[in-house]
Amino acid sequence: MKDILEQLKNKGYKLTQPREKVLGILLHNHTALSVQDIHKKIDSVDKASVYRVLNLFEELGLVNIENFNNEKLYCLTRDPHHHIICKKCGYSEEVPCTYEHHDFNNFDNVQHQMTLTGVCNNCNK
Amino acid sequence: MKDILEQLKNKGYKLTQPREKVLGILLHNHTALSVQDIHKKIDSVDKASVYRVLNLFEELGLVNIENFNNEKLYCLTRDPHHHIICKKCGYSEEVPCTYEHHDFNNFDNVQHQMTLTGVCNNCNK
DNA sequence: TTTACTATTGCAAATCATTCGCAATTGTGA
DNA sequence: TCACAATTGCGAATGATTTGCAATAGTAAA
Ligand SMILES: [Mn+2]
Ligand SMILES: [Mn+2]
Ligand SMILES: [Zn+2]
Ligand SMILES: [Zn+2]
Repeated sequence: MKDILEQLKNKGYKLTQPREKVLGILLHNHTALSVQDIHKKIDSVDKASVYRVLNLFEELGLVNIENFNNEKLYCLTRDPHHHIICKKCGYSEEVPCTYEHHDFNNFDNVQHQMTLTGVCNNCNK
Repeated sequence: MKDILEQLKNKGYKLTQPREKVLGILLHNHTALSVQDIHKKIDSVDKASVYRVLNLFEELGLVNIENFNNEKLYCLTRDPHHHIICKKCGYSEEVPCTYEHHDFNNFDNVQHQMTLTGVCNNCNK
């Protein structure tokens, strides 16, 4: 927590309520959270600000993003990992990243985002 | 082409103009196309119908989907592959899929979707 | 071929996620 | 404490995707 807040400050960003609160939620959750999920947990912060904070975190490489059902899901970048999401109920778990980057012809600065989907055993009757 | 059309018919789906035209475009393109991309190439078909056709193709497992800039990109499922997309200009290339599925704890019917992003050498000055 | 029936389409309106403009507020360093 | 720029909240705009419904077009049987 302090780590990342220091990091923000050193780069010239202010330490604001929205930034601290969103960060707090990401720290206490290892699941993939949508903007709406995050916003529900802090109605003191406007949804537009949640978007702005997450966009900043993305620029700074603090979060990784996955897509599911036409919305972005956010999770702090700790050890490289992805998520497996139940397509019936939305339940998600972390999955360590095993992807090894090749040398891509003519592309620089390559990143990847992966989402696994399936049916959790709860939803499997 | 005939292959897939037969397949549709055998499952009880009608062989309609929108379905044939969208399929035609997907067959002639190995890049990842958005609904808007596809729609531009066939203004004789309403955009809502393009969405419906692609949703059907998705259900039937005919296409794989990636996300980029808040929109879905579609490509026919031929050999398993993904795309690497230039985040500056949108140019994309195919990349063979090398991902090996593990055994996921409690999940069945696991699928994955991956998108690579980077900067193409054209955009690299 | 023609008919009859239903799936599918086009169109316009509705949804839903995400972004934006702008005036009011807040964090920071002096 | 002050001054000023960065950031927020709010409401409106945007853009992708979905939906309701009446009109249309495949299909299979007559
Ligand atoms: Mn996680
Ligand atoms: Mn392709
Ligand atoms: Zn489930
Ligand atoms: Zn490029």
